[in-house]
Amino acid sequence: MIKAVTGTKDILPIEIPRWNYLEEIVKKIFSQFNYREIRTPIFELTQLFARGIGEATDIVSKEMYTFLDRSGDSLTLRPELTASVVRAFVEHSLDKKQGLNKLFYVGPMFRQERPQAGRFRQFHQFGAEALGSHDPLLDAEMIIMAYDIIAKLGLKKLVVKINSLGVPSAREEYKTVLRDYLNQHLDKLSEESKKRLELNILRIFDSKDERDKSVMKAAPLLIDYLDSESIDHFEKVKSALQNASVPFQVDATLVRGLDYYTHTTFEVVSGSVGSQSALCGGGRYNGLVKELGGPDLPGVGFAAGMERILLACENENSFKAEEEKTDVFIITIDKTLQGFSFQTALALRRSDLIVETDYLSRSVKAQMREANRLNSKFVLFVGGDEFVNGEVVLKNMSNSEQKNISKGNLEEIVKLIKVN
RNA sequence: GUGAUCAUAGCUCAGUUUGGUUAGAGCAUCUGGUUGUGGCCCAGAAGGUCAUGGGUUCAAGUCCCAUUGGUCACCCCA
Repeated sequence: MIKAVTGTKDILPIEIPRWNYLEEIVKKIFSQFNYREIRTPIFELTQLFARGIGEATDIVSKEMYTFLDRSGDSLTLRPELTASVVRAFVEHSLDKKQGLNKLFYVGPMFRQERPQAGRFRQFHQFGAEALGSHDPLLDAEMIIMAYDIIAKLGLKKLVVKINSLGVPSAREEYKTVLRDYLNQHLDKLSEESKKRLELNILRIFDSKDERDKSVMKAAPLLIDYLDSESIDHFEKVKSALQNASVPFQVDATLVRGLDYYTHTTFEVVSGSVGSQSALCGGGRYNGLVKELGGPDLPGVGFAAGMERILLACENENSFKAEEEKTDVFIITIDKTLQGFSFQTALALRRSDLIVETDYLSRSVKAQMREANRLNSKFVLFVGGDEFVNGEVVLKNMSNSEQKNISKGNLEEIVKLIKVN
């Protein structure tokens, strides 16, 4: 048997209503904030992600699905969408058409990581990017949208964490201070963190190792090294969140891995999904557009993991997505009338109803069971004495009332079904 | 990439410790409970090379080894 590739999953019909419900909420809230959907290709030139995300990041250095196409170009399945959206923004000169571009997306991403709870190799994200403004209110808007979507799904065990990484020059200065501090405590650090010291020093704050944690408790914090402009920006974000009634915690250790972040970073973390607890993450990236060959314009955005969100919803039993009910199931009593049933089903469907009929030549009892299984609101009996007399029988499945209708009178059938 | 753990019917799981007749249950499926009517109930049926390959043994679902796959965690990230 050929199985789905490691880390990929089939979303079966039974799960589709939950996905549709989530996507409806996502699209509704984004459009209320006037974000417009953008759809970019599933694959891009590899160098887009290498430059946009950062060569040294784990995503680029070991997690991308990269391949050569037949003409020898190196292509990569998108591991995230910020770089693609910025590429499209630059390529189509969207900044020339309006001052601020507010964009959102929904779709699959690909990273070759070891699967675990809430982590897959093909996974789905929704996210938003606002390109062209420095306004800290937009940083706040991102956090508010993410929070509103997740809260609308009924999730409770949430923590919104925010931090500021400031501008690159202040950050570099701080890194030197931090490196000095850590070098003094080198013997107390885990082996992992000694490597991080060279590769990505800020991430030592994220370590789950107890030794690292105790060292980091007394470490100097980036927030104390921010320039006054960055502090001002951060304060405005915080007060906007307060006014929006979004509960948040300032977490000075929230550093995030991707190269492009400046100023605000944030995460929404769930307490009900296991170890991979970040439902969404994002922040401001003021250098990225220029880095990708565009004008020197700022941006801010976030991305959320849909499998993780749905996992949290399932664990907290936070919402029920109902399958759409069948309006009428046409039951064929005499097998010779299957053609009539098929035609009637078609006519009713073209009158805007959800209709099913029998294709297995089953007994009336079996067809009734099937209608019941489909939650059909009505059944329509075709056959027997009534049919000989030119009638079909419409039965309401919730109160068992039956009514004979002239078999040619589709309008009457449609009318009776639609009032329910 | 590293580690732990698991693999028996479509699904959830007994049975493995102490190897021993035809491998079980619940749910789901199908058929029937009078000739044309669902949900509940009852009866019956179908469904498994016990992940795969090797080994030990008179005998392996059960013990040993390998492989494959799943799950969880680390790393990292949504």
